[in-house]
Amino acid sequence: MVNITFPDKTKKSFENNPTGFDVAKSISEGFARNCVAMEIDAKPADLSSKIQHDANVRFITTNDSEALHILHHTAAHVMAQAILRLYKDAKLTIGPAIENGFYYDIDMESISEEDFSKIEVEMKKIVKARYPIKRRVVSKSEAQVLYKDEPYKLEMISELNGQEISFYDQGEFTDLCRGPHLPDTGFVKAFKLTKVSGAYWRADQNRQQLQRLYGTAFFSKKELDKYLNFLEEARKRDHRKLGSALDLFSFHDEAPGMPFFHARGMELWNELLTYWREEHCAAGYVETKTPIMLHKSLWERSGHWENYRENMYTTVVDDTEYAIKPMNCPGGMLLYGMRPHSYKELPIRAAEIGMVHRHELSGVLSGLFRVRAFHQDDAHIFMRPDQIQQEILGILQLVERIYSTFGLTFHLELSTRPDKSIGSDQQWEMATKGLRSALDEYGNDYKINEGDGAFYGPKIDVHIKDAIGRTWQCGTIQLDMSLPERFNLHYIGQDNERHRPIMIHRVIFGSIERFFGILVEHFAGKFPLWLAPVHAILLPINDELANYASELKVMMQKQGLRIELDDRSESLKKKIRDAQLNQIPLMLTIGEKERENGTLAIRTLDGTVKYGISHEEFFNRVHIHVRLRKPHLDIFSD
RNA sequence: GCCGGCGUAGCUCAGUCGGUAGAGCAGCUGAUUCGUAAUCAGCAGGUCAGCGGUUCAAUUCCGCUCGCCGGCUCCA
Repeated sequence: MVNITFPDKTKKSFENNPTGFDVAKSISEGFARNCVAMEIDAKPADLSSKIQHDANVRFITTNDSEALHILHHTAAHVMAQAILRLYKDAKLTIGPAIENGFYYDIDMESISEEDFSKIEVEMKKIVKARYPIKRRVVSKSEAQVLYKDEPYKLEMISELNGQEISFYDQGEFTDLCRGPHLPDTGFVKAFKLTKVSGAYWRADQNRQQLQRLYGTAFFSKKELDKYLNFLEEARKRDHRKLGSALDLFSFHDEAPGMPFFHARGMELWNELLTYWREEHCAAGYVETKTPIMLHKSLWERSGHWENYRENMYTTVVDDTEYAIKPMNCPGGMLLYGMRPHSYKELPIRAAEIGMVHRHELSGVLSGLFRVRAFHQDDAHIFMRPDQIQQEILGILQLVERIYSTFGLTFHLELSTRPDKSIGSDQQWEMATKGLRSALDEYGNDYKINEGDGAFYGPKIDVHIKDAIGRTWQCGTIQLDMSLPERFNLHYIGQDNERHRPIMIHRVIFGSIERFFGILVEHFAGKFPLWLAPVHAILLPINDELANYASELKVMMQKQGLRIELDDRSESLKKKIRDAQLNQIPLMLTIGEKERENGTLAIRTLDGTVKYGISHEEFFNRVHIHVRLRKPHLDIFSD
């Protein structure tokens, strides 16, 4: 007799030891059909598991988010089964569920995406067969016998100490796995293999190169299609495509990983930084600038020479070694250290738009998202210990103001002391407490990543969410207990003694190049007016009106508009189409009526046209939109 | 850096089972003068990424180099 308690506190008693499936069916047949797994006393289990003793049981149905994770894991097994059928010599390693899908690392001949369809066909057969998925527990020695020809699995088993060792069987296939899994392979209704790449066994370059096959799966075709549409939408927004289509930036073989910004890209860039400077000025920051290239001794002192040298560009001048800065902080330390400081001056908030170079591996470069030369919107804040909470709170408020201007939402994550770290327990406690209390005072929820901090201090990371729901880590606020020590920085306290200042590094955009790329994708190239490289374009409907349009252009330039004129002998339709493809927010068609009445006809990117707008109204609306940095494009809404 | 894929006109792409290339768009010239997403015609445009090898002949086959794309963090 076992007594089962459900999440809603209702109870049910069963004779013998029922399986999860028995219990689910006792609720209703329909419910049981939707169940994929369960939790017994908060531990995940298969529906086929027997409930041995009184327990709290929660069923996981296809509506629960965990169900997808289980589905992914089962789909990985289905894929592995299909591959073993098709490639006899393949040796399985690991195959976890990941965000948005799953992968399996397999030691096998190299395959390409062209091989996907035949694997998918085999997977479909396995799904259709609806093989029941059964769990069995074996001893370590039994497992070793079972896997005598599977070197990778043997290695994994040898690392399992104390845990129960379980296998999952479906048809002729069996795999070492913790589970849980779906009741049968028939649940894997909608799946797709997405990519293949190389990966190393145990992520170690010196070990066997494996094939990593990625896939995704859903409980219905509809959800799969939705996900594939999302990928398609992301592809359309790709900043590398839009960057060249909209003439914003480019890359050249002569400087791999180092972007060139075009005139139009620079309009956006400069707007971004003008805004950034306004906000920082208002928040009490000063701006500094330090050299790009500094003497080796500085990098030895900062610790970069020892820890970061592989990523640094170096050069020898007059027999002396220099390094191009990969970070701005050591230069910032020199500025602080050049004269004594009083406790009354603190906090000092020294911002720096610093250009840094980092020699990233060639294979990781990716558009503006991963580059070798970029600018950080850095700031180094020097303060007294009693100012930590207030300063962090101030940064969080600044972060919120800036991101919201772009219509970006964000969440915060706190990373605490890692195993390998410098500084005393007391310092860490004070620093972490400072961050934590600032976060608490700020009020929004935050996630804690235990042990994920930098070796020199705890940090808060800011993750933004873009228009199609993707998240990006941009901002970071890091307490640094190392550099002030290394550079022997101090301030004179009220007690007339020397004290070590607390230092934080923080960025909000992070890499300006990367943030630029994120904005391109976030807005899909349709920038709000204040950021748009070109505000408006004049489109005379015939050549005779070109002169008048040209006068308007000069007049509008004087009003501070970024204005262009399309006076080609093309049809109006053609000019509109081209302006539309260039994502120019405002198209001003100039015809006879506009000249006679001195008004404007304004077409916006959504295709709507407003006639008879006075010049005055047009300028007012544009100026208000630009000045208030409205995040939407429609100048006729407020 | 490693694995796999790719590199043909400014862009998107076709093509050559080895006999030195073709379309659309963009550009230029001319005609057209147009009221809200492509007017028409003509012209021009290429060391087929670079270097080397095989061959009577290489853009094509082979090797190397460079660059780009997808991965290389997710742990049975």
